[in-house]
Amino acid sequence: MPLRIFNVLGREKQDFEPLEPGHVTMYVCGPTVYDHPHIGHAKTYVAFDVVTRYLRHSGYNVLYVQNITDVGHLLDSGEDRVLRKAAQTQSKPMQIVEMYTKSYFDAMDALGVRRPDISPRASGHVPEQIKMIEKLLEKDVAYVANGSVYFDVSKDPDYGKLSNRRLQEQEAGTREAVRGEKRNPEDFALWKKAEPEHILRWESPWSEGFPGWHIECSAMALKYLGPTFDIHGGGIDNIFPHNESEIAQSECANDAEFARYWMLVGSLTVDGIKMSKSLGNFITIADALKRYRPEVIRMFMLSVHYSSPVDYSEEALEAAAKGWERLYNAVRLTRRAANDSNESGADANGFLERVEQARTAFFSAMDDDFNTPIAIASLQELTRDVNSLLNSGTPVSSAVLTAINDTYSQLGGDILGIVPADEIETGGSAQREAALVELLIRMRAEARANKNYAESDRIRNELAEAGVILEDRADGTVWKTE
RNA sequence: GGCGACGUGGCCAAGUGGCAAGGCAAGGCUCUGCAAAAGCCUGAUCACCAGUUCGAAUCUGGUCGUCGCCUCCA
Repeated sequence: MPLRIFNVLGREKQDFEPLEPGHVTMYVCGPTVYDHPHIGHAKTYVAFDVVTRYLRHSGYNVLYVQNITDVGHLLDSGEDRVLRKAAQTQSKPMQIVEMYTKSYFDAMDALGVRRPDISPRASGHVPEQIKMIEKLLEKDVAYVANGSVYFDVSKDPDYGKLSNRRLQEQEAGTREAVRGEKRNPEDFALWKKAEPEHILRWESPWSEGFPGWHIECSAMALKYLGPTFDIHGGGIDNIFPHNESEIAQSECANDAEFARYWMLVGSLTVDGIKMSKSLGNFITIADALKRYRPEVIRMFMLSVHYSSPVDYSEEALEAAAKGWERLYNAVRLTRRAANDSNESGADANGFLERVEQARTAFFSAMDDDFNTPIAIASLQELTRDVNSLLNSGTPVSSAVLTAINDTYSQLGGDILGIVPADEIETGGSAQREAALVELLIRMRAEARANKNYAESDRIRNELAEAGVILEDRADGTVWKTE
């Protein structure tokens, strides 16, 4: 079954056929680095992390570009976001950029989001942007006004095709100061002449100034992926005007189709309302990671289809954590059994077929527009049967245990990033800890054998207070840390 | 006002014509010295109304409600 993707451009699910067989070129709008990344960023970039992981797992050679916006992204007051932060903190704009770029990558690394292949910065690609603006002027779809350059949307009959907006229907929501310069209220800036106090500025044929927000993505996508590429991703909130304008600029400048498949991620709300600083419900990724494991945060975000909105709340995260623990408990039991098992021989339980069934369900879910909720459900159903198998007391061959573990590690780990790698802790302190816990377990076993339950319960309780959980199983006592 | 999404068991959430996945929570049970973990069982006719159809949560029209975007936002 081929991979199918819901293409926002045209609003239909389509078979995915990359331009070049076996290769996928993908561009995702990255963050503007003027503050710490929040859990809304996490939802978008976890989604595309899974997309790239799955594409690669499916055999595609993926080139993934995600920009860093460090210039030109203005507030509605007309101030540059980065410059305002710099002024507030009395630092250089590029200090701000460095600091929050690092914060962004730190957060993504912590969430297990793999780095894009190329992370170009807007400020490092001003010449490319100027060149593209010149092309648009040559083609007469842009015009110069008072040192600034605007895209003339009335020259582009396709303008609105992604977001389904008709120009006549748009209200003029433009800032007063620039309204007079524009031919149409909907025209957007390609280049802005810098006010004297604006210190992020570059020479251009039109004025000393800075590029508009939309042109960076067009210019960098062209530079690294060519005029036409396969997948363009981002958050749904940027569909207009940002994504729409990217299409207009690129297709007019390059005389070629821009992105062939548009994948836009649903927004995240907190307790039912949109996150914002003023409402005090702004949750950074670092905040969330203080409370929940990265795998839990990922599982929470992947338990809803990427295109749907999701609401972040304490209860929802707790529920995700519980669900994740059940899954991971089974993974741990499997790995422990696999390490201990010396059962060779055939698949006496007929379980290999069950594992294969889960894999098939998982892959067909992922092939259907990356349906992670169903993919996760396939792992949870497998988990129920794995638990039954491991608790049944019947011997399980190491071939079966290996197949189960491989499935968890590959589907849950490599693709979804919700199952930690099977790492044997080799650090000295970890080994000492293990030895001490094992000693206490043996002491407790003795007490239990002597029916000294007061003593055995005391050991268990005190270990629990220290964060070590004991569970008695038919074949012995196992332990885990909280 | 325009564009778009959505309304499925207590909560979250899959499901675009043919007996309503999965998770969390709840109750009962099994296993266990107890606990934990785990498993089993119990529960929805899919906002409402009217159509199309042999048959609809799924298609059409309408009503009510929620949300996003239209101005900065992943």
